[in-house]
Amino acid sequence: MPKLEPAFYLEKNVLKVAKALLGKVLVTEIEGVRTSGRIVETEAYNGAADRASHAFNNRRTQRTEIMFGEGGAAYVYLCYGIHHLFNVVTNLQEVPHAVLVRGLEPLEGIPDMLHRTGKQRVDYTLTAGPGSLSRALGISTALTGQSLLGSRIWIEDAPAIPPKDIVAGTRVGVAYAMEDAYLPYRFWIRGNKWVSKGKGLVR
DNA sequence: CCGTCGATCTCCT
DNA sequence: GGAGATCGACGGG
Repeated sequence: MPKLEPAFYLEKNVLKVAKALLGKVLVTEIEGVRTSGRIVETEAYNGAADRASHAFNNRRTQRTEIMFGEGGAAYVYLCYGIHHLFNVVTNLQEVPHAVLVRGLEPLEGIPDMLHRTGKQRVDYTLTAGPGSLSRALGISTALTGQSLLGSRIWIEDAPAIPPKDIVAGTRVGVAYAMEDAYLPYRFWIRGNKWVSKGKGLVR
C-alpha cells in the first residue's frame, strides 16, 4: 500500500488522526533492514492546551521543537533515560500536536525484530508498549525530525477501522496531568492482543 | 498474581 | 535534586 499523503498529517483534530492511524502500517528501513507493524493503539497529545503534552503551554525546547513544525514528521524522545518513544507530529506549523504509537501487530521482518530485542519467541511483549515497539523496529532518537514521507520511517495506508471496533480510554502514565489525565485520548482496536497492558486512570 | 525497584536522559525548580 | 508519555527483574503471597 502507498504511503499516507501529506494531507493526512495536517488534520487539525488530533483525536481524529489518532483514530485514523489505527490499522495503518508503520514501516522502518534502518541500515537496509525493513520491519513493519500494524498500528493497534495510539494516544493523542493536544499540544498547548494539554497538561500531559511536552508542549503544554507552548513550551519549546530543543527536544520539543519538532512538534512545532508541520505535521508529517517523527517526534522520538527518550523516556526515563532508556526508552525511545515514537510520535507522529500532526497539524500545521506552530501547532504542536502529536500522536504516540503504543502498540503494533508485527508484520514484516519478525526475525530482525527478535534479533533486535533479544527475544526467543514472538509474543505480545515484542511490540506491545511504546518502548518495546521502538526497539523492535529500530526506532531511536536518531530518527526524531525525520519526515514520514521519506525513506527511513513512514506509514502506509490501510483500510480504516470501523468506529464500533475502536475503544477509547484514559492515557497511560500521565497522572501528573491533573484533570487532563482523565481525558479519553487513548484509542485501541477492540480485543486486539497487541495492545499494551498499561492502564490509564479510571474515574 | 501483585508490588517494588533500577536504569540513567531531559527538563524543571 | 526530582520527576517523568516505560520495561523487566525480582521477591512475596
